[in-house]
Amino acid sequence: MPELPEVETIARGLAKRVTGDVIESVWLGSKPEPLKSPAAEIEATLVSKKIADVRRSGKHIVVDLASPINKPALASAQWIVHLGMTGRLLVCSPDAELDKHTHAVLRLASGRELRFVDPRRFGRLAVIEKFAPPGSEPLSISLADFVGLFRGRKTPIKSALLNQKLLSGVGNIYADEALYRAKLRPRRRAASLSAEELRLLHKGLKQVLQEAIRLGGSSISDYVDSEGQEGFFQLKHRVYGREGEPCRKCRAPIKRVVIAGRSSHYCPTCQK
DNA sequence: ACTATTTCCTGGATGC
DNA sequence: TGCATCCAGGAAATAG
Repeated sequence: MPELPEVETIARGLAKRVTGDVIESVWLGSKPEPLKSPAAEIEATLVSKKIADVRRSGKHIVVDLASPINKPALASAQWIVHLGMTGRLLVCSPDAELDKHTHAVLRLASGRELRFVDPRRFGRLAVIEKFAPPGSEPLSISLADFVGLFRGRKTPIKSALLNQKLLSGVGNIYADEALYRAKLRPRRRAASLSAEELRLLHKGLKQVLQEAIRLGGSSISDYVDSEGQEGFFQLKHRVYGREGEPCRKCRAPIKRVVIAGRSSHYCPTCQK
């Protein structure tokens, strides 16, 4: 399940491999298509464009497109990919067997293909002039702005962390892991957190995201990066997916509760 | 304006 | 072995 660290890892890998390549042709799968923009618009926007850069914004992959010199563009264009739960962007040989759940294939001038595969089809593709994430970047938000996000919110802090309009990029794993580091229970009301608790959460969230990026993300079910490599951060999880297992600090069994339909894991003694 | 709940989707795990 | 059921969750849609 790609969240910020996994998307960051994928975007960095893709940037290394396809920057400078040119999209020669685009194939988009049959309906129901996982698209936010019409298929014809995606195809028209991508074809014959050069990949200027690949980067991450929230949980979105942003592919910056540049026009060929003989066809200067009127406006900038970006290809936006959201991987949903199970989406993958793979660079592969045209000879490689086509996965059953392939929804898009971009033929590159280098002879390789860029494929979008997504069994569960929660992923989305779009083209846009200039992408703007719905919320703030967790890695760069200031403490003051972070505090401001939660002011007056009665929702559980776990739900607030998952709200992409507040913070873009935090998903279920890193919300739980950040709350553990801040020693806060997931059901705490966002507005009830003290200045000191918010400071610890701001710090814990940045730390856990940065450490996860260093380890290439968390591979839980089927996440792999652009080269098919698994991440290693799942080995460092302190609460996520560890229901009943001992807390790494106090040995108390980790609890799991459901908040807003999402599994939430916490240590009943370390987190208040 | 918020908040909570439901829905989408399929592979893998579980149970009888 | 086979078949039904449940579960995972990001985000949009819907309801309150």
